[in-house]
Amino acid sequence: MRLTVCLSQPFNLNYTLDSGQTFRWRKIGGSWYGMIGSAAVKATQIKSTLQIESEEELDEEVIRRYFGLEDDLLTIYESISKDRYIAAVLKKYEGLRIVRQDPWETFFSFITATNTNIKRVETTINRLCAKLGTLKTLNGVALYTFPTPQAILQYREDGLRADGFGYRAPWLQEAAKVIASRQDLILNLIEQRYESARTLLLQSKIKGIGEKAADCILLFGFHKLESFPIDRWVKQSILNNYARLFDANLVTNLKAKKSLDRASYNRIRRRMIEYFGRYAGYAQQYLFVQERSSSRSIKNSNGFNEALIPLL
DNA sequence: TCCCAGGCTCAAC
DNA sequence: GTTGAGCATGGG
Repeated sequence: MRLTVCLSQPFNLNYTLDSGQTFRWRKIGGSWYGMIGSAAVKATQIKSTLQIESEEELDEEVIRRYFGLEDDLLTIYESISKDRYIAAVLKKYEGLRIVRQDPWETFFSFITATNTNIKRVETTINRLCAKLGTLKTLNGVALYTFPTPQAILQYREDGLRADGFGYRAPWLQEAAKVIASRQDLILNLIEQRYESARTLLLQSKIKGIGEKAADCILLFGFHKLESFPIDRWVKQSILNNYARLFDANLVTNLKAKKSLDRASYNRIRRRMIEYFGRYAGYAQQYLFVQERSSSRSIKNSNGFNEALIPLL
C-alpha cells in the first residue's frame, strides 16, 4: 500500500521522530521505518508531502492522527510564542510535532526511561521487541510489534532483568498487570482532560510512574497538550531562560540540587502551564530538543555555545 | 574511577 | 510534608 499525505501546515518528519518522544523509529537512507499499531510503515517526507509505504491497509486518517497532523500547528505557535526565546526555538525546529503513540507502549517506554539515557532506552526496548514482538518485514527491514502486556507478564521479571531493564523490571511487570486487567484505566485516561487524567494516572499507584513519567505518558501517549514534563534538560532550560518566572529561593534551590522534589516539580509545572497556556506541551518539547542539542554542541566546540547564537 | 542519563521509591524525620 | 540515600546499567 502506498499513500501520499499532503501537508498543508508545517511538518518536519526528522525533527519529529528524532526528538526523544519515540524510541523505535529507524532512519535508513532518507526514510523512516517504524510501527504504527501492528503495521510496519516506511515514511518519507518530500517537501510538503509525506509518502507512506506499508504491507497493510492504512487509512490516511490513521497516519494523520499518529503524526499529530490534525493539530493546528500555526495556531499553536501563535498561542505559545510568549517571548523571543521560545519564538526563536519554534522557528529553528519548525514542523516538530507531538505524535500519538500507543498508550501501552508509552507506559512501558517512559517507565524504562527513568534515570537513564535515551540511547539505552532505545537499545533495551528494541532488543525486547525483537524477542517478544511479532516480526514484520518491510523492504527487507525487520520491524517488530510491541509486546502485549500479556507477553511481558509471561516473560516475567527475570526476563526483563536479564535484558537490562535493571530495577525497573518489577515496575514494568506491575504496569503490564494493571493494563492487562483494567482496560477502564486507558479508556478513562483518553476521556479525561489533562489535570484529572493526571490525578487518575498517579492514583493508579503504578510503581515507576512519578510526576515526570506521568506527564510524558499523558503528552506522548494521550496527546494531552497541556502536559509539561520536566526532566533534567527542561529543568536546565528553565534555569537558563525562565528563571524570572520564579522566586529567587526556588531558583537557588533548583541549582543546588540534582533531582527535583515533588513539591518543586509541581510548582514549576503549574507555572509553566500558566505561562505557555493550553499547548504548553509543545513548548516543552521544543525547549527539550533545543537544550539537548546546545549541550551537545558545547561538547563539540571549544566551550562555546554555537547553537544559541543564531537564535537570538 | 567517578559522573551522568527524559526519576522514583522508601524510610526517617 | 520534606529530605536523602539507594538504585541497574552502559557510555563518556
